[in-house]
Amino acid sequence: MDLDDSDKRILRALQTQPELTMRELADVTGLSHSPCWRRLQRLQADGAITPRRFVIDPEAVGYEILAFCFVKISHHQRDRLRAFEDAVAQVPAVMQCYSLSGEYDYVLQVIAASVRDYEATVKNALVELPNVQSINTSFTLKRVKHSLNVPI
Amino acid sequence: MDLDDSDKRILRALQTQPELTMRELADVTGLSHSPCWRRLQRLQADGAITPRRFVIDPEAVGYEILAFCFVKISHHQRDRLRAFEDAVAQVPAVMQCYSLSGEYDYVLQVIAASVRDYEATVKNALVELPNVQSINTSFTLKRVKHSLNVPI
DNA sequence: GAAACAAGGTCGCTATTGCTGACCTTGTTC
DNA sequence: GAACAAGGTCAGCAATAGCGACCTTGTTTC
Repeated sequence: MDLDDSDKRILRALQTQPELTMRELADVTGLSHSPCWRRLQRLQADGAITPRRFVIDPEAVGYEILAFCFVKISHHQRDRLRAFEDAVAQVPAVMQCYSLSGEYDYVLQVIAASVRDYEATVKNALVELPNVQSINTSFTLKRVKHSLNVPI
Repeated sequence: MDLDDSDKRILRALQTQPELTMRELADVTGLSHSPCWRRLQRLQADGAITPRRFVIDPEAVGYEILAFCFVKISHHQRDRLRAFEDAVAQVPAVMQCYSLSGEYDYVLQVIAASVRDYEATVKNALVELPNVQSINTSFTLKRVKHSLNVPI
């Protein structure tokens, strides 16, 4: 997607001042409110930004554990990969999943209320996913940075 | 933080239907609008939810690379760790940073426009961070899941 | 069992806001 | 100079957020 300077100013303002009204957004981006609003619509339609939403902090609602979970799978045929990917996306405790180059096939970011809860999630949900060969967990100790703000 | 059933219903509704108005939110959570609104204020004040905001998709604005970056540091004294953590949090390309148990000290989630851009970020920003001993990159190939919705 | 307290419910209000349409102006491209 | 894209201006309205005041209900405490 191509973003010109006005788009970038809009996106920057949305990130740094999320609570701006549409009129204020137009002001700080140096546009008048109609074209600003048209651009915002376009950015949403293009999928560059999600609908306006509240974001919940997992730590603040009791998820004390965040772990990275490295997965090796058994069979690398396309449809077997699909099976794993479709299934893992359905597990609520999995916040993120990426396929990887290198030693492991996938990395999962998993949240849990406690170590006990984490163990249950791995045992009941993750190792039961189709096509899993092995799972290797690395626990996080501290959240140093967790940002939603993309540099624009 | 303690969440009762009403809080949980509110949080669930906010995640699954981000575009509800306050009145609709009250309806679907089975509260009337005043107490619902009071709870929402409290959840925000307590830090359980961020202010309502647009979230930008890095992929959609041209960040083709997402890499996990495993860092070992040289000195583990408390103030040396602080120095690294404070500095890494300032790097815009670093979306997430967690300290880890095990072989590596930190994992960073880094975005870049291209492999070339990634290389520049590592060279100019990451290896120059204080107290870094080594950096080990694992590139992601595909985003399988990336959710902001915490199971509630 | 009376008092105190917490939480929800009801009602009402207003300035703000999102969202839109119509139309004009400017600048650039062909 | 014609055509087109993008921004600007103006106007408007219904919906909305954001309260505040007060009542009701249920639970806990003494």
